[in-house]
Amino acid sequence: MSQTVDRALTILPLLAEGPASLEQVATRLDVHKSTALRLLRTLHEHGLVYRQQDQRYRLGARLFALAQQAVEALDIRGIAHPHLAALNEHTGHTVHLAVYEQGEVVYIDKVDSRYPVRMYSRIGRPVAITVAAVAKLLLADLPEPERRAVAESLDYPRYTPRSTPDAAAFLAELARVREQGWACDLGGHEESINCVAAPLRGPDGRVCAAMSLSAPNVVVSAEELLRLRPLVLRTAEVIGAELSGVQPAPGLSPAPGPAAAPGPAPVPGLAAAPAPDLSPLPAPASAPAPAPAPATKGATR
Amino acid sequence: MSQTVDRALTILPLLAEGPASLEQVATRLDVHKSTALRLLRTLHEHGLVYRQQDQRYRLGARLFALAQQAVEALDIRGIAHPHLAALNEHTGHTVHLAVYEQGEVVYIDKVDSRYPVRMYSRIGRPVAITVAAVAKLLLADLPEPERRAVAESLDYPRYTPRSTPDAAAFLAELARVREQGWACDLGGHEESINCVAAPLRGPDGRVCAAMSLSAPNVVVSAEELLRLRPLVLRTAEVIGAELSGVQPAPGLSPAPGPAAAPGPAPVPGLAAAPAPDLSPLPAPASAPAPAPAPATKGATR
DNA sequence: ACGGCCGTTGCGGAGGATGCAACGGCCTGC
DNA sequence: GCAGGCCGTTGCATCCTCCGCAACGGCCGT
Repeated sequence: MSQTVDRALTILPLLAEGPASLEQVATRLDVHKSTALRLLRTLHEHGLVYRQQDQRYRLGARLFALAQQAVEALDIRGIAHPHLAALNEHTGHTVHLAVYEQGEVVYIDKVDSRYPVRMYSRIGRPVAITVAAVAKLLLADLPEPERRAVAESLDYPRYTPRSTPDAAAFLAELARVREQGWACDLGGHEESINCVAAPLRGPDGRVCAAMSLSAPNVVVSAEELLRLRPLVLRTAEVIGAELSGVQPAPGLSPAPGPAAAPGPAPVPGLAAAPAPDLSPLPAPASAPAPAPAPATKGATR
Repeated sequence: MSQTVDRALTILPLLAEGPASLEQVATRLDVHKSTALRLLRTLHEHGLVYRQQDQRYRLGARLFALAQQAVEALDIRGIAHPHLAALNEHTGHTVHLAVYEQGEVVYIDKVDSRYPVRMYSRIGRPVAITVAAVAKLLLADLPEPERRAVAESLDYPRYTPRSTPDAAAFLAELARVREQGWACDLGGHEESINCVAAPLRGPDGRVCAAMSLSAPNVVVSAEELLRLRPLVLRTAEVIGAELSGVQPAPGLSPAPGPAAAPGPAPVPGLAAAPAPDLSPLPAPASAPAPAPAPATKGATR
């Protein structure tokens, strides 16, 4: 749209490959040296570009600072919430959002089931870390030594007969979770409650949060709940993409409906989950919904 | 220099503070809405800016990708070498550069002493990880669980009576090193050889390499060598700044000699060490050096 | 010492960016 | 339910600013 800016920005990926001289830049941009110089100067003034003593240019510190500041300013909850609400809207079940912090897993958001079922979770409170599906996902993404250290330092309360018994079992479970890219808890915390969870990956590809869908046996069987897995995974993927700041459609998005995304959106940068089939599935309550993905509607802000 | 680009780039730090609408951007840039729109569009096309469904703008994924690619393309050795050579030039002693990789610490550069002294190190070869000063620095920066895992998996050969005896002692030493921001090895590997080391921090603030100055007792005493610590720390800082792409002096740097750095270069971006005095110090062996207290300590990330 | 290379500067011209005004969708409030 | 306002978007004419050229100057290699 703007030629000058366009050229200037083209320089960045070029320099990301490695240091380059003025002339190299000018050549690859196909502009005059003086033009390239002016652009580089401007980038330099903004600290996006650094000049080595051999006069060649590299990307500058400001770029890192910006990237860092951007992730810190990321409001996971704010971005995720509409999607969580939509998922709750479609399925009717309880939706949780949790993050890992300092050895604990904490709920940071929750959309209550539309069924009259109490669940012992509260925003801001620690999760039953040894059994909760979200906890498994968050811990599974930690570097191996830390994962083991945490696993070994935990208590393993037997909430139910199906609770994780000890560190060894937990680590084995984490390995499987890491492998398959999702997690579940079938009556491990409260006898009659099951849940499926999916990871939210941030701009750096690491798991920065996890979300889950929970329901008691009396409403849906474990099998039925697990059938919703594709939906949960898909929602997590969409949120992750939005967190990273990736456009749903490269060209332009005339459609205001954001999550009604085009079927095959591979999420370029990150390692995407195996993208399982997503059959519409009747949905426990309401909305035979041919629309597989949760369509956000009620605008935010 | 270039008004258009200048305006466009001004948008980035603005958005780093948090999402902003078109009008907000236009207002803060003091330009017409349409102008801001064009700029944002261009940034958007390059992926530096992302558009949320509420139409507000955020920094985009491409920014992270660029930063990441840039650090991967970083040639630590190439950048550090001139500084290492300068340090060697000033002191006459052997200078080493090492990195941590996959449980090992490896030398990636070396500038030999101008004295006829052999040292059992070679570029590309693993370092005596339990005693070498550079190894201590590199391991000290690992996350706690990994640090412990590595420490416990090591052998602790008794090269000399002063070698680190076991994991417990090593971890204690690492904690101290982490705290003080530098490390030394006094005859822990070879009876008569001492060395002082300082960490090189990359754009992300983590220790990405470590450098050391080594000399045998026959040339300088341990005490004399330690007196050179400020110089080593300073050099490491300068290299770190250059790795991050920060300008030494905003105006311009007339001095070609890199390590003969300008006195007050605060190193804006990163948490800088308290900047100990650096008397030019005459030559290889010492300087009466009023060299005061244990200068550095904080230097936390 | 000289030639070539590369970054830098000043200048005129033209292409492109700017701001204006008008359109259109969306939400609010009456 | 309708009108009003808000905000993003578009087309266009004007003027600014960015572009390419050519010449300068420092540096290095021969």
